Amino acid sequence: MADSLSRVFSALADPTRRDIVARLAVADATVNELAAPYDVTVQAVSKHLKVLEDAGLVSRSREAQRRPVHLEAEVFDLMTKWIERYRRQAEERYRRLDDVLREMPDVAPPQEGTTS
Amino acid sequence: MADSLSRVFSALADPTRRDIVARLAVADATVNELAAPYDVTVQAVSKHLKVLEDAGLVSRSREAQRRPVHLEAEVFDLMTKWIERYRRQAEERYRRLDDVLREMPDVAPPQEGTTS
DNA sequence: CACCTCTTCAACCGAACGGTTGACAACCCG
DNA sequence: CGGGTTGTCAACCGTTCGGTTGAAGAGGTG
Repeated sequence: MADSLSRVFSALADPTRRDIVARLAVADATVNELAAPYDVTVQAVSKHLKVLEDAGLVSRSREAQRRPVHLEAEVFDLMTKWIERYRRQAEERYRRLDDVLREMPDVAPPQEGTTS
Repeated sequence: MADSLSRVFSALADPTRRDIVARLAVADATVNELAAPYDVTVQAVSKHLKVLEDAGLVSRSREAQRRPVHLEAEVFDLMTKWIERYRRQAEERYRRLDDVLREMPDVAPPQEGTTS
């Protein structure tokens, strides 16, 4: 799965990973701190963080033997832009529905004919 | 995977499904029309549509033996709200970084006992 | 140095995913 | 009616995913 948009959406498709993102939005944290609330192993959380990192959602620095995890918010824009684009397009189309219906030739004109 | 946010993100994690959404933003289409550009079987596209439908992203009506697929844009709000919430939170934190650094007493004095 | 903490790597397992083929239901049309 | 179109269901297959256990690297501290 090469493209970054797929990686970001896929990364956020998991509830645990979304929760990690939510907590990182408040403050940076280490792997152990992040793993504490969940009843899965630290290794599992480490894997989740790798997924988030590959998606560009988090970055890890080095601090002695600790690896503080930091949320990178820029990637969100990628998603937002994609979403907004098609939502706007769909809503636009919705808004013009009346006009389209009026112009449709194979439907009986609701009011006066206005045959083009 | 019960929650709807997971379903929506997961649905959009696939490039083919995102492309389907993009095309449905322009106009409704039938399964066969949607399947045409891809070199996968119609069944595979039908499965994709089921995923999109379960996520609430599309709806299908009945029209003789055809099943026109329609994009439902409202669900996008769910994602947008989630994303915006944490992006804003993260940016807020970023903006206050200077203050935080200024308030930090240089380096914490080496106290006994591991913190946490 | 030995030891302990934090983290990742490697191998494995069951479930889910994306795809296929084949069959079938539903609906039009000649 | 029979045949063609449209779409879904069912079973199967290889891969990926989220999880585990076990071992090991990296770095502090006695």
